[in-house]
Amino acid sequence: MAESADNRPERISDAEHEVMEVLWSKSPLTAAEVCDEVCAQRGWSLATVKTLLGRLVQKQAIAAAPDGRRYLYMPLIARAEYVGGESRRLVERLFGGRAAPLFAHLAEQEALTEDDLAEIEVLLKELRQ
Amino acid sequence: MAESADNRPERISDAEHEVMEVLWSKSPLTAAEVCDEVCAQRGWSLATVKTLLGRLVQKQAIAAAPDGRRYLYMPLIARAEYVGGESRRLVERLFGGRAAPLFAHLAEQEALTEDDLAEIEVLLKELRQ
DNA sequence: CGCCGTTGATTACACCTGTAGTCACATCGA
DNA sequence: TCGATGTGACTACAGGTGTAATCAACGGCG
Repeated sequence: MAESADNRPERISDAEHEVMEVLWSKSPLTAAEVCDEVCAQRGWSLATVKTLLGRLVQKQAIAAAPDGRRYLYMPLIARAEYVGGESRRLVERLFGGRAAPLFAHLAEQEALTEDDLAEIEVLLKELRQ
Repeated sequence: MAESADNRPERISDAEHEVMEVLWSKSPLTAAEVCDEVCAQRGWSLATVKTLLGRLVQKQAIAAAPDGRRYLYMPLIARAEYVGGESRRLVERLFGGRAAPLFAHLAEQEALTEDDLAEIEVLLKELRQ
């Protein structure tokens, strides 16, 4: 049937992403448990979290497993996948797909700590070895 | 004077960003000239470009200087500023503000070309010297 | 057995975005 | 002078997003 690969997962909004982070850090969780994690910080109500969970289910970013009369939610896409996609999108949009200029930019903005530099140096060595 | 610093420039959408790129690459331009640059590629009509220009003016991302009976548009925010903001936002959202993990990610995704690596190596040396 | 709270579903609603049509007006060319 | 044309302003409208209220049903406590 027509279910041909929907390879590219649907776009996840900012607020939805917040919910994803919770589920990535721990899952499965109920709506109430997710709310425990974010409602205070973001000043959201439980209703808001439910809406976001519903939308994420629609977008097939998370799964809702029935557990008694409620659902347990858990991520369907890996964090690495999402993060990779977002990073690539940014590099694409702003730096013509080249990562070096991004790096240069972060460097200029002093967004790179000593630790970052050290870590990157190590990574570089590994990659060039 | 209530005009207390609106430090953070208003959010620029994807379509709007496209227009910004044109103006960053050359300005000032009229609406029609901007359209010449993007309408074909994006399949936009002139009307669309005008709307986007209007919204960008509202957001104070560009200025509209009267020139006879039309306007000449030019960026008010520097590309570097925008790019820096977006980059920082991403690093913030996805990597807890640390740039190294982003770099690691790009590396893993093989989003880094040999050239990128070489360039970054040079940048690194400069920063550590 | 009946009520209350919990839970997902449905609905709401304002604002943003993408995309464009329409309109009134100023001009330039004939 | 008069009409074609270029121009910005205003309007439009569907779909996404942020934020939430309301509703109906189920299940446990008294």
